[in-house]
Amino acid sequence: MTQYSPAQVAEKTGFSIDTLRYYERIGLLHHVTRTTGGRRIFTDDDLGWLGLVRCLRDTGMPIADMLRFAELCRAGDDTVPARLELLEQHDAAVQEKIAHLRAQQRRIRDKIQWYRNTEGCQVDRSAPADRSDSAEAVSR
Amino acid sequence: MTQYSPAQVAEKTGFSIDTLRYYERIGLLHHVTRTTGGRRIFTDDDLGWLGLVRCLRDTGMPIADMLRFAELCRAGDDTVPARLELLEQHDAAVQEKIAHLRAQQRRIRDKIQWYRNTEGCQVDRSAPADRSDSAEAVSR
DNA sequence: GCTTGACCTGGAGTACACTCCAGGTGCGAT
DNA sequence: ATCGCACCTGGAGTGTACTCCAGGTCAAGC
Repeated sequence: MTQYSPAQVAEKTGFSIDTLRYYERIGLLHHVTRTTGGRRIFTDDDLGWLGLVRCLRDTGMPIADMLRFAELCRAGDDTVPARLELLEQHDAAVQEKIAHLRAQQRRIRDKIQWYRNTEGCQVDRSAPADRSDSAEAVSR
Repeated sequence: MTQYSPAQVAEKTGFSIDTLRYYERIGLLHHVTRTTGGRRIFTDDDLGWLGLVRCLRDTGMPIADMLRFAELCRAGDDTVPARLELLEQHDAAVQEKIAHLRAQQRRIRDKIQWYRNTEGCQVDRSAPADRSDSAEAVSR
């Protein structure tokens, strides 16, 4: 079974060594084995778990929830339904987040388009009877 | 021109009154007019600007960048190209964020699927010659 | 044996974006 | 006139997730 030093794990997971230590301290990383001298040795299992942690973290799951998930995992097989529920809820949250992001992105693109138009006609002050269309407002 | 009290603006924008005051303090909200008694009066322009702020904030733009954008807006029409660039960069960042989110969501769904399978066959220990397929790892 | 660089610990510090508080004021309604 | 609520200010406090530090240890290479 392959073993990894903290530096290697940092490299592979993108978490800093300090973050790895922090995760261990708060219990997000459990019983990491050590050398006789006290140095951490990570296994492929740890890498796998950290992969999931990264995934959940990057999708906005708060650490408290990841901790809860970790505890469920440690608590044995009969927590599988609870774990599933947690993940499914999170999946739904991610789905919503993506939708919201896309909606807001549309607004940003509208704004960009609006700027492109302004730029093109260099604020045509001679336009007759300016109806002060739709909106500036948004750019003060 | 319609006017709004702090409470009304909070209601319409979803920002708390404290947040509105905070935004004014740091310069994200500029020269909000006041009554003779010192109370804030918001205009439709302010609402429009706050709409953009919400949009940028919700898509993850740090306050420092929004401040920069606000300053460009105040600096006059010749900053339009700079504003455009800022928005375009942000749009690209949002695009990337969405893509990343979708990729991670796929992994979460795989994990969910993996759990559903485990659940279904209740860890079939009698399976012949388990090749220890792909991965647990990820659930410790 | 000694150097050197990666690693260790406990605890303090940081960045970001608010959020809360105490003590005081403005103003519409009774 | 006075009540009461929304609002004001400056400043301190909060939550989240790290990140940094001092002072010490381990172990591979010369």
